Amino acid sequence: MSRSHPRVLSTLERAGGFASAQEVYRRMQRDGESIGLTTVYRALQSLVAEKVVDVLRREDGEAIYRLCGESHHHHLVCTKCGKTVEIEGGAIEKWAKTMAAEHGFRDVVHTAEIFGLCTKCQK
Amino acid sequence: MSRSHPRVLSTLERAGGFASAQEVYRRMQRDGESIGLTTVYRALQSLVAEKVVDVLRREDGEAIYRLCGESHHHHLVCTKCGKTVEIEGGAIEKWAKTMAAEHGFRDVVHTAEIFGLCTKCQK
DNA sequence: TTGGAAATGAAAATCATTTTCATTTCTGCT
DNA sequence: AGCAGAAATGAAAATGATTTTCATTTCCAA
Ligand SMILES: [Zn+2]
Ligand SMILES: [Zn+2]
Ligand SMILES: [Zn+2]
Ligand SMILES: [Zn+2]
Repeated sequence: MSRSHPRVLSTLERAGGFASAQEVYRRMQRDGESIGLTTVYRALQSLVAEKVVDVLRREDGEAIYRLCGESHHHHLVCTKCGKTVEIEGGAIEKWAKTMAAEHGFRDVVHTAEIFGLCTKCQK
Repeated sequence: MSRSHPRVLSTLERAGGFASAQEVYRRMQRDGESIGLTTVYRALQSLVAEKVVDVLRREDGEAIYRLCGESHHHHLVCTKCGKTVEIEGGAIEKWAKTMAAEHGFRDVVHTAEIFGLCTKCQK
């Protein structure tokens, strides 16, 4: 429904890295921008739908957003510190295609993410 | 802290694959087991702490649990009729392992699902 | 200008999860 | 057995993110 919301987008950009809807909202308030929390949520949803931003989950389940390149990719996420690495998914792309074909599915999309402990967080 | 709760554990086992706390609770109710939702949450927390189960997040943020070491599979889901096919994930397992190693991540788990239109639902 | 569509946001509703706290069950000891 | 303190339990309330509702405002094309 809604269009890419320029103020929310630029706030997310300015934040650098990941930010939750609540954080984007707080930041906009702090910067004196007038906006409602509902609108922030809606704007982020739209941006995700438009594939302008990525959405992931913190360990506590809160959704976090970040500007994302247009290329399709997957993530390797540290479950402790949240460090995220964009990884190459050639094998996945192939796997998805093969599996879909094997079972006669068409117009497929897929999700794939890896979670674990990054180098620093392994004790 | 609580000990590994045998009834919750066996329920999760019986569920096969991932299940949320709410689902484990509902299943136990359905099966006539007397238990409180709070206890289910606490039991799952303990099991996670003891590394007996893995915890991940669904797309909507709900936490889902799975017995560690339990063989898992992936799904090919029809977005129209809901038909679901369990698929072989060999390529994914390998990919996840490789990517994790490449970036120094340890104790990794992963999610991967394919969505599309099944044979019947393609017009 | 104007009427309907889209956007907005405050307030209420949802819903998973956590916290509180009173009660029950368990455990070790005499 | 009887008892005290510790641990477990679960109903109810609290929390907190996210969604929904809905009345109001802003847009925009005709
Ligand atoms: Zn880390
Ligand atoms: Zn991919
Ligand atoms: Zn179908
Ligand atoms: Zn797998």
